[in-house]
Amino acid sequence: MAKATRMTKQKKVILEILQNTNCHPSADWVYEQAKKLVPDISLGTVYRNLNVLRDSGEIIELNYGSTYSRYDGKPQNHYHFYCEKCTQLFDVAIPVYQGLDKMVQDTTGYEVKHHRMEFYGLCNQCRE
Amino acid sequence: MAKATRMTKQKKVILEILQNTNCHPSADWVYEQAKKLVPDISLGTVYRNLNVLRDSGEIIELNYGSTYSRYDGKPQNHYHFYCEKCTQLFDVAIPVYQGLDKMVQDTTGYEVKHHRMEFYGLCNQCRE
DNA sequence: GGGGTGAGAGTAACAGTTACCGTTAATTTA
DNA sequence: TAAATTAACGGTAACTGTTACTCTCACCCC
Repeated sequence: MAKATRMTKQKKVILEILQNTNCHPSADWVYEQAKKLVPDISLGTVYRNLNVLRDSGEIIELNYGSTYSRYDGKPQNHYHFYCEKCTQLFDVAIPVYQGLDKMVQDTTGYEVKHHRMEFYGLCNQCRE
Repeated sequence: MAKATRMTKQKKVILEILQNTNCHPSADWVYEQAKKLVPDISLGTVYRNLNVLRDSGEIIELNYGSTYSRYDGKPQNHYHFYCEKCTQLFDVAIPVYQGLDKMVQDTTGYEVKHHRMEFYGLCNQCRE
């Protein structure tokens, strides 16, 4: 049987913060926001719950583009754009190429479960 | 004028190690290999040169899929497959989708310079 | 209410990476 | 080719993001 997991106040707050933001925040940013709602929350708790939520598929961890992980409250696969100047992450509104996994599986013989794609360049504000 | 940059024995060794391997090693693995050729090389020197070579476009830094960076001596863009069991990285021999950057640029308005794609799943050895 | 236990707070430890500083050696100039 | 210049070196300490530890708390079922 699956391990029991409780929905604590802290975990709920962390999940809601991620679901209600369009940015792709770091653990530290989540911690700062969570402190406003649960003043004595611990940074360790934030990290623990981010990992728990990631393992249960409720959020996505984005660990590329910089030295720290960012988190995304939308668990559906989608692509991202990383601005090389301001280091912000943006969602890219193009459809996920569903057939790609099977194509790579047929080419390589590996069992392909999913893929990720990121685009790099300059965002609108940083273009000039 | 561009800053002068020297081709030292250490830098040369690091670049050759990366160009002559098919794996996608960590800085530490490169360090171990380099020590065989330059016994008193320092880990700091390995990191410094990996960053220099990455900045000059001679190698690629792959900073996703685990807690440490891996390096790839082939600077041409290509896709990678990450085995979620044995944590090895493999090259994927499908052509890079060149038109994608332009398509995303037209969709988003961002200036797209390049993209990366990684596939996740199980490699041949880990499938059974 | 009492016993069991998953999760919390607080903090120490850890890993990968970077920065510092005195020294060495690659390159330039003569 | 020898001297001068200075980027890069080796060795090490520090830094950063993350995880682990320990003790305590709060929830749940009877």
